[in-house]
Amino acid sequence: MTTTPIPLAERNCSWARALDILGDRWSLLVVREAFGGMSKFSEFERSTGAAKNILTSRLETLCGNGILRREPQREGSSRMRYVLTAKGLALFPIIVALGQWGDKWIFGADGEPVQVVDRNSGAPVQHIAVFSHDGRHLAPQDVALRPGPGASELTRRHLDRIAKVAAARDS
Amino acid sequence: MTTTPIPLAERNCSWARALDILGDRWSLLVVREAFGGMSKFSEFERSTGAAKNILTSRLETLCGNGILRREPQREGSSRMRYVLTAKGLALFPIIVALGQWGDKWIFGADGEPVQVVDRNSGAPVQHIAVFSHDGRHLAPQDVALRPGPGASELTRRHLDRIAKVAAARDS
DNA sequence: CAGTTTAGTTGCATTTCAATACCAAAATGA
DNA sequence: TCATTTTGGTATTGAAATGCAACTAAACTG
Repeated sequence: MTTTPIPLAERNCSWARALDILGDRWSLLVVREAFGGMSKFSEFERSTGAAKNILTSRLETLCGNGILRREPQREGSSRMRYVLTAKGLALFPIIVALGQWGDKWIFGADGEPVQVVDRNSGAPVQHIAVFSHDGRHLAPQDVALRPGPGASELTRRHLDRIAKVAAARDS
Repeated sequence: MTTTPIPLAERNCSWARALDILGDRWSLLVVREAFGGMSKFSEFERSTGAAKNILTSRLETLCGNGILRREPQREGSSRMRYVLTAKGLALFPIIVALGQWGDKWIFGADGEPVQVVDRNSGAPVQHIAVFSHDGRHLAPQDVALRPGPGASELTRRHLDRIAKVAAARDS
């Protein structure tokens, strides 16, 4: 029996689809710099340190996937700038969470190179966490995966397998 | 003047360091499956769809970076299993946030293949967001980046550049 | 104890990455 | 105005990562 490996880009799975777009060394770094206000090619080049051709390719796919919008720097100019769309801005919690994870687990307490702070008060933002609908803090073992409204038959089977493995482990 | 492009793995930047480890198509997918309870090589192979050699390589770097722990499936066995460490478990909010982003922005409202729910109540978890220390919801423009205790001179200069660009834009 | 599954390894073709060189249009300066 | 520099990329090329398929030794199964 040969299993058919569906490409990430065609899977009925948010994680696979997101990683097909963002899963590489540079894309999220570019997005992070965009949150920092960078918008010109040269700004991204300097701040990320990516090679020009890589940067070109990343900016293309980020634009192609609606995360950045490409527009003239000044009206009529052929120089472009790249700005976050609503879809791109929605990556904000992921970017912050990724930074916090690196702060804590790579650099360690009090070794973090950069702090994300509330611009208003100057205080660091809260550590990003998962909360239940009624505001309780949830740990990994407190959640489960359920088929959603768009679940395909394959997705359902996959979730069943997960549930089975989990049940076997907990028994 | 030639700029020296420092490798991601050596940068004084949590995002660069995190992406050097996790920034590829498969690593976070493997971690997601680990959260789902997968632990054996074959389980990861089936659930992620990654090729064996790729999977071997990913499991190695995830173990090497302390995100997974490799241990015998049963004592004395040479069959290994891969379990999330504390460092790996700390990726939980990132995994949930990434899934929510894909749900909303790739599949759209009511099209999400999978829901992350509170195991207890069955209700979907809250949408992950950034909060100030006093509990206010923060948007991208409400935060700033500040040098932390571990900031290098280069990092400080980089942050200065960001601040300058932001100031220029806001003026 | 024969057959199957598991957990990989190896080899090879293809694809992607990344460094460098190059270039045209735009901005800058004398 | 005209030369120079900067900007925003392309093109070329070698190196590295990816992915497919075949192979294998140990472990499990009946």
